[in-house]
Amino acid sequence: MARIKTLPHVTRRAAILHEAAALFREKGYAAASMRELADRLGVEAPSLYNHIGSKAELLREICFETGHYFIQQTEIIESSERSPLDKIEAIIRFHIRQMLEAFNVVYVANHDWKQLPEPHLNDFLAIRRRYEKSIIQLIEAGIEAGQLRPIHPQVAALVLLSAVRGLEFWQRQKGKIPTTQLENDMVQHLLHGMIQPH
Amino acid sequence: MARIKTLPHVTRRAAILHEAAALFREKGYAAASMRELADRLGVEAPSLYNHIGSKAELLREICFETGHYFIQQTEIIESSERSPLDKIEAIIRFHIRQMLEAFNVVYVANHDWKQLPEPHLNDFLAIRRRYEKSIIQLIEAGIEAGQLRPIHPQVAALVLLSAVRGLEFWQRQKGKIPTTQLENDMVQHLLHGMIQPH
DNA sequence: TACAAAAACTAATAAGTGTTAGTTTTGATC
DNA sequence: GATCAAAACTAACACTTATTAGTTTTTGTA
Repeated sequence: MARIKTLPHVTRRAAILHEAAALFREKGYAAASMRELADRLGVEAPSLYNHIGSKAELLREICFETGHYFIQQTEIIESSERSPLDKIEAIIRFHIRQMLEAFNVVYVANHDWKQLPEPHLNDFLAIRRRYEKSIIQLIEAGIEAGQLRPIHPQVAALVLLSAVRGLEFWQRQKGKIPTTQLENDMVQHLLHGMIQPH
Repeated sequence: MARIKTLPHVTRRAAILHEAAALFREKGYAAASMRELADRLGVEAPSLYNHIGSKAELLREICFETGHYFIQQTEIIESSERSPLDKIEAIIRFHIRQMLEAFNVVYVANHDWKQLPEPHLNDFLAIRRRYEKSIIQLIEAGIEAGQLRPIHPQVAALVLLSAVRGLEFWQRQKGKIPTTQLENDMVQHLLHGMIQPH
């Protein structure tokens, strides 16, 4: 009858959420069972329900906490006094760091949002559309300011967001390249391309 | 007792695989049930087993058929007589077209390979690693030939592959932009970046 | 029209799912 | 050491899952 271990000032609920993010990331939300989650916390499955409402609640919390944080941080960047290009670069860098530092939750939010029950699914999609729209507007501003080539903003936004999201495959080689270099290389590629100018 | 409808010269097995790819793409492999798959084919679940071996077999076939096709096509491009840069561009274009034309299967292979039972999981990962490696080598060749800036090949490969994979989010706006323009814009961005030269 | 193969059906199984109810143990505070 | 809430436990439920067995229907061919 061991208790769920937590550090001081960390609620058991938070510990469950933390482990859930790791498990969902490894197996996928639908394929992960509450029994396995409990097992990894050294506890029986029903014990979890002293701290959480349901399995779906875990997913919901992971998705929305992540989504809101992304919205919040990009709004800070957007409202700063910098050129559109500088803002885009800042967002890319923020995105990359999140992908490396908050890997599990970002991965789950990106992968398993489809399993959200309504009306949360719709809410989540609204957040994501809003996020994408703000990036698109930033690109449009950059084009108008003459900083960016007149590319299709939606396509460019897709390339940016997808490329950084692809860092979910980076985990295995994490450490092979220093984080700052990885960040610089990606920014360089996404902004200047890979072709040698002449 | 309606039969599974197929076009002439299309086996029922192929029809099941086709619908399975669509269902798995919509719901995710783990969250999709054989009963629902059967339902969409106008049939009871056990009837499927006259044509297939198991649910896992469906996933396996989707993943490996897709994987092998990608390997095969890139090998054709690689062994052609063109510059490294031209080959990279050709691979990007192939990738984009596949993403749009074989959406369901590519999506499922990208998303649900984790659910493959061993030893197939390992086999699939081997295929993917081999694929990535060939792209990395192409980038290295492009750098050596002076066509590409001396960027980190692994990072560049990640950007390329992730960006095109991101087209899975393009489906909703499919049709808004002609396919060829989408292709050109993405290639332009990935090769030349988005910054206005001066 | 009869026959045989193909492909559907119904019924059932064993295993696994999230979750609830009720009970016991733990651990901090007096 | 007694008390009481927090948090664990066991047992069980109601469902859903993929799949098998055995049977009936359908379909194409002779």
